[in-house]
Amino acid sequence: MLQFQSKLLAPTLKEVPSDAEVASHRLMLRAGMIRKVAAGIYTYMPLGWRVINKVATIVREEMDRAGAQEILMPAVIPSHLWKESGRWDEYGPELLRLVDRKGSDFCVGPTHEEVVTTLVRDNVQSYKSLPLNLYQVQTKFRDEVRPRFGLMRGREFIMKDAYSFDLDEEAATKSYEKMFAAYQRIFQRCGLDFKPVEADTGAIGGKRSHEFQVMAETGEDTIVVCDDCGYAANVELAEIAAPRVDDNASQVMGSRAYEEVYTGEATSCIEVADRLGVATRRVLKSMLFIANAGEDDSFVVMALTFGDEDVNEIKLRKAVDARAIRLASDDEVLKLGLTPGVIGPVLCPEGIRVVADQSLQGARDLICGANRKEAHFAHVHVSEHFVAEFKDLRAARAGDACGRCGGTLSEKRGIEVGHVFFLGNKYSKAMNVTVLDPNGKAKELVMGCYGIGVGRTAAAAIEQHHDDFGISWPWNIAPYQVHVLAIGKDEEVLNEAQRIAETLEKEGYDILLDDRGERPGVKFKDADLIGCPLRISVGSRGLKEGKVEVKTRRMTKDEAMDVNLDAIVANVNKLANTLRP
RNA sequence: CGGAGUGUGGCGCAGCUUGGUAGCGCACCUGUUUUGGGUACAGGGGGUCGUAGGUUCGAAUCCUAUCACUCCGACCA
Repeated sequence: MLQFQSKLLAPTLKEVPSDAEVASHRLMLRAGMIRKVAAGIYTYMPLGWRVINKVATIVREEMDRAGAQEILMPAVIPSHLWKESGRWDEYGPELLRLVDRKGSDFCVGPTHEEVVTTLVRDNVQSYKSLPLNLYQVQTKFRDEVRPRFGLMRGREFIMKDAYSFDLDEEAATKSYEKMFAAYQRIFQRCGLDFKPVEADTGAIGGKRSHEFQVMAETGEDTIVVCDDCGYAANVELAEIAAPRVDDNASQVMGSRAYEEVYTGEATSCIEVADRLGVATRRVLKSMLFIANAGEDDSFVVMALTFGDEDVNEIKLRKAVDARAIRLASDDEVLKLGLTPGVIGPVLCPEGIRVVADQSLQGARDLICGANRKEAHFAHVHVSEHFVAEFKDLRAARAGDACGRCGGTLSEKRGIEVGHVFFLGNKYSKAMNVTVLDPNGKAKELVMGCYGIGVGRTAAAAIEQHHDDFGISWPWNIAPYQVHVLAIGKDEEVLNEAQRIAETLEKEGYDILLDDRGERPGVKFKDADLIGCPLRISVGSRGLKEGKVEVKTRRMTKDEAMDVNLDAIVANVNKLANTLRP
């Protein structure tokens, strides 16, 4: 492919809209790759669309190689499918709902479990059709509370989603592993530094899940990695082994009785600590949660941590084995006979399950809410003045002990570009998807689902590969691999540049030829901004000696090489090989 | 949903306090100039000042409502 830049719609900008905060968003706007149409909604212009397609092509090749089949489901989905799975009511305001002229409800698909499950239910009857893996590359819509960072967190976005169907858990595990391996290859080919990490299954549900995180400072996710055993997980569920060595070691052995102290308006741990003149860590943080709210098996949980730490709701949910959990409202707290703001485990009403972070085991001389207005208890000893289960409730931090090997955890920031879920039979059960097994018995299928944010992958590549001047695309996803610049308006220069471009095109490269009537400075700046991996500058000065300048995007000006006209192809081939991942 | 803020040509902004019929830079078009890192000069096109109502002789400017967008937080595939 050879593109004349004079005909390319790629309006580059010197100035950027002030709301572009991260590199990928800023550079995509400046390089003329995307334009915003509404909050979190973008038009992909030619350069941006080429990148998206290059990523999508890699994804398709690897999905096909892993035995998946491409389909395309509708973007607009009738509500009855979502009512059948129960998610019409569960999903919340992120689901964009529409009404058609007849008054029927629809939604714009944020994910397609319902549609694909129905498809399989109606069209697959025998175990002989399994394993089955269907995928699509499609525009999705999630009405995000706060879209930001351009393609990184849009409301409308392009996603590859795949769904696997198997007869039993063992086969489904194989499908999961196949996708896991395909994902490794995909992100490798995209030239990314990434890490698969263990993750929470969230609203989608399921038993096992990994996120593929691209390492970048601007990432919205925090992950922890064990320096010793390589355990990597999202902080939201990363396991911590032993309690941190805590400052209770030097505590004074106080009296065996706790006493009530007046604390006035102070309710938060920090306020209470300030008022009493002690460290925040000496105050016990007590939070009340409702588990499985609205269900028959709902129950109340009081979660405890040191005052300078926070309860991780995902860990708490798992610790008490609940499907869902949320903070209790003030009204609910009152109904239980407690006082909002001064909740505490001492003299706590019956029927509340008290769960403490494991680091609290044996902690003494703490301050906790007295369940009475303006009062706290002091000199409270854990396990003496109240009883609690000890669980891992606190979000992992750098320096914590690894839950697998006891090594040291460190924190990193990541961009989630892919997610694989082992779903089990949640959807096949809700939507009654069965096939006949070899014995002629109906069996519920075991499912997996697998997503890749295509636009987000492109954005992540920029976060990882850019400098002050612009983007520096990884070879396989660059809009064009070689940028040929005709320096000057010389007819001869232009002709020679075009000849070189055509030659390289025949060699199979994607070429962008800057044939515009711009000054050299403009062309160099734009080339740096657009970020093609290889650049060939053709100017009258060099042509006099039969030479052109060849450089990679990552070389400095001084490292650029003068290359004889007849050696260009060989040189480009050689450099290309060093640039491929 | 809570807090803060902003809407003026494609982009970045000034003008608003103290009402008088809209301006600058970038980009775009024309010409001259320049030609290896965003050249210089001259000329030009483009804006119902988010929208609706109100006050006023007169509103970008003051008032009310409304919409949109952004930031911080809460929330979250």
